[in-house]
Amino acid sequence: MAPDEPSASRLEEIRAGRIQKLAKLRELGIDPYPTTFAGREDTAAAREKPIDTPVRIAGRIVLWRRHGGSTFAQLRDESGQLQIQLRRDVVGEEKYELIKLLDIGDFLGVSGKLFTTKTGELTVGVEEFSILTKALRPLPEKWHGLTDPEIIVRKRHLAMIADPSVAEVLKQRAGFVRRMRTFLDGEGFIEVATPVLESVPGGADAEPFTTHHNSLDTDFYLRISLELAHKRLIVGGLERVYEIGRVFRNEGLSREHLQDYDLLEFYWAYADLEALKQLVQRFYASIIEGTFGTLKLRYGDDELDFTPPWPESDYFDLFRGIGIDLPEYPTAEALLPIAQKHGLREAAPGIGRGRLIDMIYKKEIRPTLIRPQFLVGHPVDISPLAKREADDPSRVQRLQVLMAGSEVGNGFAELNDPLDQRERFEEQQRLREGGDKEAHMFDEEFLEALEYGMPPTAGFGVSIERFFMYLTNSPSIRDVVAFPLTRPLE
RNA sequence: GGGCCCGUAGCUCAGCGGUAGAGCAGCGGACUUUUAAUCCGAGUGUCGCGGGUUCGAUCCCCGCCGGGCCCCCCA
Repeated sequence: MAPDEPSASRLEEIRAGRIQKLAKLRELGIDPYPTTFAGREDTAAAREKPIDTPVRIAGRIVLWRRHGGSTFAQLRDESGQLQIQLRRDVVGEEKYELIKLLDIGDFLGVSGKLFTTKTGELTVGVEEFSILTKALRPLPEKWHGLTDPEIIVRKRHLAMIADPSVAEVLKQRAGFVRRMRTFLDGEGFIEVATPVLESVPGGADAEPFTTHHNSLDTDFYLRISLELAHKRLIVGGLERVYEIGRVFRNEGLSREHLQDYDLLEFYWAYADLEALKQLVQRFYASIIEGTFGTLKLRYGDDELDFTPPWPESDYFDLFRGIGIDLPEYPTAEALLPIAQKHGLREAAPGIGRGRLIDMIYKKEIRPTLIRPQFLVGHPVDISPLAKREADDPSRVQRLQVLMAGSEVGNGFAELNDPLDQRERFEEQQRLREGGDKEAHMFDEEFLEALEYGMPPTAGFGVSIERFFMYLTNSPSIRDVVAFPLTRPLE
């Protein structure tokens, strides 16, 4: 850059300097972006070898310490990092001068023998080295790293470099999901794939996203759950199915809500709620212990012990515990003043009884359910797809898994009475017409399928990110997602 | 949508009416076992954006943009 030009930003100067180094490397006949570094081992493997053993490692330079004729650096790869030492008297004057063309952030491949410095750090005494990739931008500061939450989310690659634990959570998640599959496969479930684009999104209380298909010139919704498609597969004769699939809900952002997330759902023919309870406890024990090595975890100040059998809370009992006997309020009109008394500003005439119950539950009851437990015996009003209890048609055969005041699992005996299901849809339809955007849409195709007969079936679903956030003691659900949604810049 | 807070160098942060500072990184130099290496030297900015008040605004006021936390809500 000409000296008389107005000064560019600091970043531009640094970048320009690195591009110059790049050009010098090329002048010297060195390719700054070679295709490979054959025969390398990872730094974790190299660490296991005895002193004096030749090793060959590659990684990103994350720290330099230059002392004249001797230079120390830390090379980081996915497995960890290892110190290297470059010495003028070992690599030769000419090659030693090349380090002036290297920067923190560049990738380097080295070979040499392991030794221990006098302060005890295992180090590769480099005999040969070559640049593997030149970086043009400077890395975040070595001591504090990145703290700006916006940059951490928007530039996740940078956050991962500045703090390798960001990547650790993503790797741990991979193991967690793999164990889900392993467990369900072992129980005889088969993994299925169902459509993301739907004409009628169903299976959950949520507002959908819309999109458009050009050649059909038709609007579609992005799915909000996997449920109805899976039940149609059960109608079709499959008896144990599961899917880990992305769903999309057009709702707010918060520390425990995303707009798109992975839902696990499974459906199990000829199983009842009791069988489902047993399976869910074994399933959770398997994936939690397999991933974290223990069933006793901590979220914030809360102790979470997933050792079966879990305690059970009854939905109606919990309401009695806060002085509300639900059967005494059989209609929305009767319940509305109670909801308003509990400070629910959203509670207004026209809102259905189920929604009011759910609002009171979420405000007053759910936050108190800390230790892992089942919540059972939900009112039918909030469970339009679940089978009624045989001896009390106002309640359904349902279970939710609760912990730390949050829902981390939901299952029920699936409603397979097509006429009852039709009435439930009609009720949901009325609620939608009354302005409840989250009420279920009427799905005639699903009803038709049910009319061919669905065997008794238990189903279960859990939001992987939500669950994993709590298991990893992450303050925000965004911490367990690689690239959470952000508002576009400009 | 409501309340509170934040936005200054590539990064981490000071400064808060008189036209901007430190550490790290970068640049030049010394140094052949360092550990946030050390030492010497020079440089580094649309102080988020736009208005207003003022002789003068990074600082005070208003608006906007982006972000965070809390409340509300969907898992």
